[in-house]
Amino acid sequence: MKVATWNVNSIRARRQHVVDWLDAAQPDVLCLQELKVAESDFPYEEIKDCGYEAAVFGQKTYNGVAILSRRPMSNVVTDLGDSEDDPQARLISAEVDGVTIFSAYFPNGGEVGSDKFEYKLRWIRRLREALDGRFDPDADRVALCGDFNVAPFDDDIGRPTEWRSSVLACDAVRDALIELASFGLRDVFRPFHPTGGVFSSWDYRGSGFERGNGLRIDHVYCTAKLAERTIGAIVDREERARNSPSDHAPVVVEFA
DNA sequence: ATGTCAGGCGTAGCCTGA
Repeated sequence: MKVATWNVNSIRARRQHVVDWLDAAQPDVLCLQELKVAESDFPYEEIKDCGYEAAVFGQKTYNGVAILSRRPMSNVVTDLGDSEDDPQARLISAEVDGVTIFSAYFPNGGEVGSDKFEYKLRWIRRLREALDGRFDPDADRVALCGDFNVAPFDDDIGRPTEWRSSVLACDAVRDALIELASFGLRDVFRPFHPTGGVFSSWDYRGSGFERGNGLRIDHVYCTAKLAERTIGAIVDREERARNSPSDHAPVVVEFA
């Protein structure tokens, strides 16, 4: 089973990229983030023509997440299940072949110390509580995929001096991710790239891709039963090198 | 910090968010 996650930075701007990528990469599941469209504007027909069902949680202009799957999806959930009134479309989950797949777009966080930053930390805590309420980490197969907007280690950022104190790599967000993962989730990508320096996102500004100044912030975190079946994990850098790319490249994980 | 994008509004070019 091949599962991928990709922040496409607008499904309308990247529609043809997604279609071409599905045809070439043939994943079983593709999690998308930053659709930037209401559900009514999602290109369901083109995706269906590629052979995929789509579960979509859209929002005009901002955020928006989806799960595309070749196999039937069930139990689609589009919220954190708590009492907070939150209009931001950042999370969707669905069951495919007994595995619960999440497509998550974690808040960016703006600037350290800002309201957006506090929202980011709180959102990650809320996600942990949602997992606690829904799953048994020892028994259930769960894959949390998406743009986490957190680079876990210093070798997950191209220029540590530039990024280390930012909302994407500071201690507070790394600690929040550790606390989230302590539910019973493992980063299944990193063991295949033990020396680091493999990025999934490069800022458009300052020619980040051309200068090797990227970040690994797109992740697949799995419960043990699924994690132990991981047989490969790559970033499709070629997609980032195409014309008019998203600032993120697809991250692809394969399970036995 | 920013040699960049994308969408909204509204129909040019500024604003927001990332």
